[in-house]
Amino acid sequence: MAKDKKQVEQITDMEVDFTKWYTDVCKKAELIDYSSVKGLMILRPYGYAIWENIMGELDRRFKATGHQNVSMPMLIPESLLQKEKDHVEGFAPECAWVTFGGTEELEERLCIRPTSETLFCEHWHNIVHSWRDLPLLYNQWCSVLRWEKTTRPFLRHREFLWQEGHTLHATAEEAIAETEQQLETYADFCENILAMPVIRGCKTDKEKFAGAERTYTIECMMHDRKALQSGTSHYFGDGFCKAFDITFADKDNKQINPHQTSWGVSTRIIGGIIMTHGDNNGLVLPPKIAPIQVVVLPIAQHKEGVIEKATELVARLEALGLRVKGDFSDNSPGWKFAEYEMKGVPLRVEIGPKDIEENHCVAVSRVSGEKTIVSLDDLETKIPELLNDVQNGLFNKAKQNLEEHSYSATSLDATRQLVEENGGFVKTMWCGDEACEIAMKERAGVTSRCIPFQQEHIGDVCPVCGKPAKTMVIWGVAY
RNA sequence: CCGGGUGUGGCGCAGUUGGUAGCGCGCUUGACUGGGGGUCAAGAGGCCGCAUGUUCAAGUCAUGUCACUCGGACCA
Repeated sequence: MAKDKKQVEQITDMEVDFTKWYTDVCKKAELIDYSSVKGLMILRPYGYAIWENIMGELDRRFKATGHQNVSMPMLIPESLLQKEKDHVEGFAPECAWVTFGGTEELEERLCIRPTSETLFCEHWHNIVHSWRDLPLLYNQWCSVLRWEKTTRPFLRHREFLWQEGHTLHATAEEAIAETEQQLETYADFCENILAMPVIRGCKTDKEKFAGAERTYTIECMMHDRKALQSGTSHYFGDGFCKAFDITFADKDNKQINPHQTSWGVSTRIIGGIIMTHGDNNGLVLPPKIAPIQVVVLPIAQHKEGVIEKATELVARLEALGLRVKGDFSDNSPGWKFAEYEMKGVPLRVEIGPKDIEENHCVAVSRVSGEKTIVSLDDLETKIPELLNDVQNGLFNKAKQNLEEHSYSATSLDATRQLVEENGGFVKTMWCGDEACEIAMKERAGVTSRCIPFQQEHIGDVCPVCGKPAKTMVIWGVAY
């Protein structure tokens, strides 16, 4: 088999048109479909199965760190939304409103939640009284609505699924620790489950969340070398609590405003998985998140004993706790090969009469296309090993992409040139002045992705204004 | 939100000066096949995105609208 031969004709090559490739994958892998309202998407069973696995992994981690799930209302009265000034300014332009109940116009219009900080705050105002009530570690899985102008599958929906964690703490230190802990949860999840290497850091004031005092982010590099913010956590200080009059009596019986955080990951990250690991044959899924980890394909299944043997393989692999599918439909083997490649199944196991005779099967990696003859006696040890190879291979490939396309620069012109020629991330020093950040956007075409935790010393001055530099910033073109 | 493009069976497309819709793939049934998208045969499936208008007559012309898409602006 020619490994680099293109086998799936329906998908546009990513080198030809990356955007088209991306939407082709979303549709042909049956992840998503359009509905009749712009930006409101249908997550098909296979796409939703990926989200279910993401939810499972994250939810387990949240609960392990003491968080509880809740369900808040979907509608926010306008007066409630307006209590925190920066927040409403940030979100008002993209709110959708409910103005009628039945046939009667409402006295106060209701916003369909774009995020739920205000709802949590209103509730907390009622239930928080004492230092004994803190901390409150809440999370909810829900959908939110933001009236975006440009929409794209997974990357920018108007309605999207996410989790939003909201917590309340007695002290700033504790809240900041929570914010950092949750970012680390996201980073660990991205790297170890989704095989997506991340850069951890803070957003600049210009890029931070509306109403937040500090916004943390993990940034990933996509195959086209653009940046995708894959998870974010916010430290709010006590700003919302003051606006919503949330106070508690501390041990000295003083009334104090608590400190607040929020953090979220959305279905957007599925777009990240697609653009990090996918190739010209379609989707490629890391085994740890794949709805189907191994597909077992019988060859010449009408021949005696083939279906029985294949069924047995499915059962043996399932007994290992793997997510396995046997495809016994009457499509041709070639059709099935292409189908499961398009859907990104990490490992394919072929079993036919010749294999049965020789007591082995053939395992084929989705990433390398490499065929491995596996003795049926070694099935239980060999298949998990091969899956592990795929998982690690994907991470290393993505890491290589990130490292090969990360540059340093000491001038604005050099930054522009690097990004124009190669895309990717450029590290420079920065004075901290928003004017210089805007200049980078206008003259080099990049926005600040983050101020990474891992700082490097690239120079002493800001490349834009020449004043003394405060920090190193990573710049890039973002989704 | 501004500018360009596109909406015709499930998917991809054709449809001339307006005259009552066609092709490929897929789908259904059967047989033969089966280690990279098989072969043959017989079938089913369409208010031409939606609305209004012009006309004896609209997929085709006009206006509006909705969606998709590519740029740009906007966006945690």
